[in-house]
Amino acid sequence: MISTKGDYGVRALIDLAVHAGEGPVQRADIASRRHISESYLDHLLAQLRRDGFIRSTRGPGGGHELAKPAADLCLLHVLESLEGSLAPIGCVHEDSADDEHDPLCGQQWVWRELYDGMRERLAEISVAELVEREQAREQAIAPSYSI
Amino acid sequence: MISTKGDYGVRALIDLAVHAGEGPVQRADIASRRHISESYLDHLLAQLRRDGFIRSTRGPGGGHELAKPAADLCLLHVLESLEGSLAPIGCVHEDSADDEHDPLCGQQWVWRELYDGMRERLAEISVAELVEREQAREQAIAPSYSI
DNA sequence: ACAATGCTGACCAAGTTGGTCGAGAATAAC
DNA sequence: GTTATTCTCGACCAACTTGGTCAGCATTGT
Ligand code: FES
Ligand code: FES
Repeated sequence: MISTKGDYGVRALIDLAVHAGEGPVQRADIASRRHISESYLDHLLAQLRRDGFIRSTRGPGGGHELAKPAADLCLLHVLESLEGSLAPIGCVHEDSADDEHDPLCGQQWVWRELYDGMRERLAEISVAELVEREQAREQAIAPSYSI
Repeated sequence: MISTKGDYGVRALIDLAVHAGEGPVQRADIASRRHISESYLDHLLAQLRRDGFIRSTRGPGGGHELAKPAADLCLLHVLESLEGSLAPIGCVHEDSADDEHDPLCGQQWVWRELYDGMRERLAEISVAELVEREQAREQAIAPSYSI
């Protein structure tokens, strides 16, 4: 359901969010920090740029930056950009919202219900929240600096 | 996430549940009623039999039957039998339940949360409920018999 | 001019999906 | 015990997806 496209793409956005305000971040840095193949990451960044999540600049000192505050990037839009539809099964899409009951299959309502719930939850989670949790976890693991 | 294996397999179980108590149901009947390739259905029934959801008998008059009441067949077990793990992403499995925080990726908690929720919901839905809903829908569509 | 950096599309190996096919095994009916 | 019926099992297949790699081009700072 979620391939490395979505996973790596979100990792990249987290990285950009962490280093926001420090000027453009280069793909090589993202790739090495987040353990992603550099040339594969290219394609993911291209997709994120096409959909307006990041801004890129070429030439020396170039790189990538978030186009919006991390708090305004919700996981739902990001993942749908990277993965296409997140539908758990082919016959369910987000625009088949209402009571359009397909008479073919008696289990469609299950997937529609689960899909709607998932999309709702993903829309609530922002990249900023992911960064917060990551940093909170890092502090919990290594509090040795405060000795 | 859910391929035709799971979809067709559940359709077949619904069919068996509808015709429960009428003796063994032949795969050709299931296939034609539920629009499934007959020889493909073979493999799905084999898997369902291996995991004890159905019972099969050979020879003339043979066929397949539910091994348990439809109310005791929950969608979670059936789908995990047919599809393998339903995890939305590779690094999340059902037995990584507790606080085993993988330090690699800052979004694992999202998938863990969604996955747990999904499994909980699927465990609540039985094949019997699918049959009920299907029949309720059929009556809603064609109430013309009561004229 | 040149070096650094991003952009793009072609290409590729491995795995998954959604089947098909054919040989065989069990069993009921005759 | 022969035959027709039905399930069983494994091999095989074409198309597609995944997770990349690579070469070449475009842009820009120095
Ligand atoms: S065809 Fe969509 S749920 Fe079965
Ligand atoms: S590696 Fe599992 S969520 Fe990123």
